Amino acid sequence: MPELPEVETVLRGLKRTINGQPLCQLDSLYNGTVIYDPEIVQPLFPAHVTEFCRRGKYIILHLERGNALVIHLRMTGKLIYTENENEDAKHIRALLTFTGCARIIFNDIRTFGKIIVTPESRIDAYLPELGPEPLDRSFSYKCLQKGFAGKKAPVKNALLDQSVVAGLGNIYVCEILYRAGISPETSVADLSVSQLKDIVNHIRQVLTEAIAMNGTSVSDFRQIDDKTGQFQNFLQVYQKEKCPQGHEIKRIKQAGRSSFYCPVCQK
DNA sequence: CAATGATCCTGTCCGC
DNA sequence: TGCGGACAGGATCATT
Repeated sequence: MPELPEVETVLRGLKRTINGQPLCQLDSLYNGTVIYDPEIVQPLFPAHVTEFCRRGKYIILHLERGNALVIHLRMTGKLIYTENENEDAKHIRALLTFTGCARIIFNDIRTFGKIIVTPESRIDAYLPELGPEPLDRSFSYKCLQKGFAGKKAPVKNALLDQSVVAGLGNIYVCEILYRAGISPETSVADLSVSQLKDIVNHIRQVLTEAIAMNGTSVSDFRQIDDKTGQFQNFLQVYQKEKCPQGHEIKRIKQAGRSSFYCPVCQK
């Protein structure tokens, strides 16, 4: 499930792979995957990618003449570079063709992923309310204080809320809370300032380490070259039986999602 | 307004 | 062997 580190990995792969070639075609192979804003600047193609950006879990590719692609992989979306057709043709939802025949396949088993073509001026209309970028220098415990204000939800659920902080998903929140020694069931109303600071530090650490490892592949995630990431080898609680201290990991449901935590290490 | 639940969708896994 | 059901979960929408 692509979260911030996986999206960042894909973005870097795209930049490296596209390497200055203009986008000359975008094909939709599944109804609803590609969405066109009515006010696109014409002509759309061919267009160089002028900027490669990420906001939370969204990839934003700025195109010449003021258009942009807003891409969300959701759960099973993959962007894979290929020079030949074949591979897993069953789940190809869209094709991005660059000159020189380089193709990026948008493969998405569960079809929740989207590619939105829009004028840059209207990008915000396609993004939900997103909190701060956790890897920005300005991200601090004060951001969490602000995001948690007036809430009583369990810290696990609150950190999954993209309007509080952008880019975290189920796997990394479990890992962050383990490292911070905080139970996922703790109400955000009960967190001390020092706990908020711990959470912030561990968010930074975990995301930075995961990006360095090219993301986590627990099921579908792949890099642009179809290779897995490596951070799954460093998970401490997610889908684990025992924590690094040897204690039994507990699995509970919170807001419909599995939380993995160590009842001994996390209070 | 906060919080929860259903929804979208398909592949995988488990029990019978 | 196959079938039904639970599960995976990011984001949105509807409901409490």
